[in-house]
Amino acid sequence: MLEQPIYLADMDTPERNQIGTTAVPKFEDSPVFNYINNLSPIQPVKSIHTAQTFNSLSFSSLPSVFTSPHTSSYKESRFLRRRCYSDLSRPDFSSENGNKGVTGNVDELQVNSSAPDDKSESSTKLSSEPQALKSHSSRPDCDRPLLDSEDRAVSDPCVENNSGSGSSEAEGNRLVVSQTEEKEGTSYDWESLITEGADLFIFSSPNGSEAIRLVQRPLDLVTGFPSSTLAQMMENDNANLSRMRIADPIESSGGQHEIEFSSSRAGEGCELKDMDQAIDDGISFPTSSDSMSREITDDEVARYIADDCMPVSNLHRGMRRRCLDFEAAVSRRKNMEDGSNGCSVSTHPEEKTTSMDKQLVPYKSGGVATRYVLTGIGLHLNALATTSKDAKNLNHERFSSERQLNLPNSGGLCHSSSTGLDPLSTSIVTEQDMDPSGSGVQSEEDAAMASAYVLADDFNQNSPKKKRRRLEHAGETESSCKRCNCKKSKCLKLYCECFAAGVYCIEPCSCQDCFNKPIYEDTVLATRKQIESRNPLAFAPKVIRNSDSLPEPGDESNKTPASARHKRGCNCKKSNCLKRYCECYQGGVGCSISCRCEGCRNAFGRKDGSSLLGLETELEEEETETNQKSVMDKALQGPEIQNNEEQNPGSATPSTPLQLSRQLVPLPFSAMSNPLRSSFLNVGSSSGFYAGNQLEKSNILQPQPVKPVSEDEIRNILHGDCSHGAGMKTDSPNSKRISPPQSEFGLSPLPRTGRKLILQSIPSFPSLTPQH
DNA sequence: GAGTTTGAAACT
DNA sequence: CAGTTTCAAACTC
Repeated sequence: MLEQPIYLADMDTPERNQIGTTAVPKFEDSPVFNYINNLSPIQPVKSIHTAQTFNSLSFSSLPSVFTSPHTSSYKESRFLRRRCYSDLSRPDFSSENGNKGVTGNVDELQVNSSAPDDKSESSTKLSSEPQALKSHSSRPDCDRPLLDSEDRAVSDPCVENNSGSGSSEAEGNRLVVSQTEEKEGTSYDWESLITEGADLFIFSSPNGSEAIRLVQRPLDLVTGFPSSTLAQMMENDNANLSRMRIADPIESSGGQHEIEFSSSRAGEGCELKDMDQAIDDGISFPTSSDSMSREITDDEVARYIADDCMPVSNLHRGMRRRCLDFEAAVSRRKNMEDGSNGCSVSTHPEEKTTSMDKQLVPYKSGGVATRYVLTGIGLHLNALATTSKDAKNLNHERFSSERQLNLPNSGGLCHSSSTGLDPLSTSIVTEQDMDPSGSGVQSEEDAAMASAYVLADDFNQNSPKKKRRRLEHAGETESSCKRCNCKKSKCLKLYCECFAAGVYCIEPCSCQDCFNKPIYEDTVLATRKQIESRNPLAFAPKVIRNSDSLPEPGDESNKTPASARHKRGCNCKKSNCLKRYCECYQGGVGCSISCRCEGCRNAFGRKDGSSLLGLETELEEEETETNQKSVMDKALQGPEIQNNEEQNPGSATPSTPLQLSRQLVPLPFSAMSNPLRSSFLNVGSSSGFYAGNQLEKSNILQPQPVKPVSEDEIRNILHGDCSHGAGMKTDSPNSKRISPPQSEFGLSPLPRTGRKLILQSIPSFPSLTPQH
């Protein structure tokens, strides 16, 4: 994967041209289209007259699909940073409409979920003229200078789709859809799409389950690069279009969502250049009139992209951007070194600095992303960590965040998570919701991203404390969007949460003399490398899901549902592992024998092996006493366990966030191959708890008796879920903590094949060094 | 918001 | 490897 050529700067390959120039059959007429229609109950997208209600708020299940890291990665990957930058430059951007016409050359994601009335607006905007776009965004995040026109052109992550109310969105969507379809009809070359591995899905599922299933494939692109399709994509370097259209009845109005992925190539930054080409290729932009497509100017396109391309999670953009940076840098270097790829991005001198964002995009973007991910261990691992921590969150948060994006108040990506992440406010997560992501092939990167996204929400926060608070509420994840307050470390030490999490500091950070910025990429990488050399696992997730792991000798706590354990264990002396000073506690995991804590009373599991079960009462008491005030808030984020316990007093096993998720979400993930997967369900982070809370709220709170999960069940689930985490059992470099290697699959009754593959594919802890 | 506490990270 | 220092988050007031 690493070796795969990445982003070819030059978008204009013959193949690509072919796509654009070649057949432009009406897809409705195309055999493929017909075939597809025949295959499923899915309604032809064309219908479009259906009221589109891609109301983010109301929309629970579907969003997941869009928001799924995969998809998002696809689209977002490209734009993450740029948008951010562009934001400043382009205040006018109005993201309000959900029209997500995307059009870059590269990965396009077109999601037409827009605000109803916006449709006209958006369409007119795009097509006709850069009218004053309303910029919602003033995102803190966007402090970075515009690097290049491209960046500028690209939408700003900060910008939020304010799609505002669903009603308006619906219309907008409709409109967009119809428009796009029309265009598509004329512009798409289906054959090429298919042959090239483009995935076209048109489906309507009443419950969204189908959607998930279908979506899976596109998702596969993200994770399953191995797929021939992907391979072809890479080979051809052509614009690959993966289009998903979802007519989801779930939406009250049967909103249709269309997602188009056109990953012509990773060539980042190329999108604008090739905009025309993209259009030729059939990329549809929502325009007031069909004919407009051709006339769209780059600027318009860019704007359009900025506005809509990331319908899913604008919030996430920031995070992704940050998270990807390290890897991106590495990858970039790698590319430069390789030269084989001829990655334009890297080749351009000026891009070096500016390109960060560009490259970032690819990372995330769909399948391509994977390659990069490997380059940087830090992020990758962090991703795992986050995922593990946020495991549950990812899905939930994703949704929530996405939804939030649409919220009127949302200032765009940057808006605070507090509002957005509020579990209560977030939509209820259902299995279905989970499915998409879960079934999906979420890659670790995605997960990481997702987690990162979550934090992105918090970017708005201005004061550190506030931020912190928000994080708490939002379910701060270790690796996810961190905001640091470093004063002396220059954010180049592990003291810095951002740095430790593998993300660049951003505006919301209150750090001083920060070097953890893209402009100091070299420094950051060097430092990182140095730290890794000292401790290869320094950037590994602190909390590792050990679900698969055999209980460490004497460590009964492992039997708890939350088998995740802190990588090295804590060393608490005074906090009794009852406060967030304790990394174990903070991570939502019990202490293990590897901990050197004193007087451990970790609510998630004591070092001595006491299970939560026995401790419940005690813990509750303690918790209530000590943390009474903050418990509620915290509960949202991390210690959801409390809730669980309370909620499920009868449950045989102390319920941990993970457990909850399991119970609630039967791991639809078919493709466990993803390392992330494990992380998804990982309990590790407080953020995870947050998610868990959501789950709880959504499901648990309801008077449904919680069925105790048997250990076996848990194991099964864990295995499935956490496949990786187990694999990831990272032993501390210092050997302070060592997990039995055998545990990896041993316990798993139903080992998922995917896991092994993943494990193999992903070096345990690849070093950051661009050796590849 | 300022100050204190805490424990990880870094250093010796 | 242990002890100490530095650091920034977590916490308290």
